[in-house]
Amino acid sequence: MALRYALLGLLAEQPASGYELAKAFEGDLGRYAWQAGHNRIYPELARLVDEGLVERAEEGARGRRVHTLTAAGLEELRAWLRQPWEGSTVRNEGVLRLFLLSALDPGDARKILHEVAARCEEELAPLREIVSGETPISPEGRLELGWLAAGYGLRQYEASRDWAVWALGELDKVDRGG
Amino acid sequence: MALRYALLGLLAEQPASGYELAKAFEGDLGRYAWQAGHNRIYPELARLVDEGLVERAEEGARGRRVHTLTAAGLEELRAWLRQPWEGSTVRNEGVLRLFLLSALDPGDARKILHEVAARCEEELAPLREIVSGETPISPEGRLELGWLAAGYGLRQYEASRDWAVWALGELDKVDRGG
DNA sequence: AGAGTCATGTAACTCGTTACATGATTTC
DNA sequence: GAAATCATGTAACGAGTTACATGACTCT
Repeated sequence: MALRYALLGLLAEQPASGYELAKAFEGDLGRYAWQAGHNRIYPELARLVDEGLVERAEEGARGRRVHTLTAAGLEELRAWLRQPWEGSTVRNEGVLRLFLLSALDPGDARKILHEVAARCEEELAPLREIVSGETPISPEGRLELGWLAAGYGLRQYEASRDWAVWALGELDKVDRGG
Repeated sequence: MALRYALLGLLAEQPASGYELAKAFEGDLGRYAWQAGHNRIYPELARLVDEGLVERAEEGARGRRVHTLTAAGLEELRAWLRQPWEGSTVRNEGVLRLFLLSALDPGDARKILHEVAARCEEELAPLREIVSGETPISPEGRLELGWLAAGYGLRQYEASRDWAVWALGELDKVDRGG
């Protein structure tokens, strides 16, 4: 179901072709929230068109077909967003790896935690730059998805870095204790 | 592939039945990292046994079968953890919703952001309690998965709460601007 | 002319969820 | 004796990935 709403949400920002939607998932959206390839997007778009949530323009150059959100589509998206959201599933292989790290011997675990902290620090710089700039407001007076995502990513990476540093400290306690 | 390593990781902590592994996914592991039901776990366990990564004891009370990690299984898990991890996919419906929030009108968006901040705050209290207690070290001198997860969750919820508060501030800017 | 990118699609497969199905032990 | 929990499995379906396949336009 999530892909469906991700597509509606992207089209709420601006009309787009399937190809462009696939590109959007390669950015911040795919990084923190949801991913999908073109092969999954095209069939789902067709379904949304069938249901009248999305309108498909005629083929343009190179067979490009621009999709636009309909009023019904916007309402469907909004109804989903307003609905209370409990029990949503999380799948994050990176976090899984972090949790299982103590299966390594302390030396290896320590090395990886240092790498994690360093990588987070690298990711932070460009995000800081984006977020410290001016707030981008769309013509319709809405915040851009990419801006919201950058703000989220910034705090997310800071949290992960802090966790790695904390975990290193806890590992030291284990060493002193044993 | 991730489920495979999640199971190996759980069994690295302690031997368990399929039922117990399924329970483990209902805790912090399933909350932040990966989820699976018993129906997916049993077939995967059978495969791990076939490959010699896990050993299965005879049936005990109520048909319970305890699974233990073999030396080969531990090595498989460690090899995966040591390997550089790029491009791991993230799927988080909650974060997706946050990003799409600007499709709502500002009043609704603001209401939901307040709810998000409040819920994060609720989740923080019990995590703070866990993390501020003593560091639990297993007999083999390893940190407990639940402890690592609690520390991660703590920083995660703080980050999400801070993001929601920031997003509220940005929404105010939009209002003043338009 | 050839490489790269834009652009759309299908087929086979893997992974995960919901629903179905069964039986043993414990607790009240 | 009934209800709850422990414990294991299968079947059908839905969601997502990899690989396959094609063609138009642009830039050098």
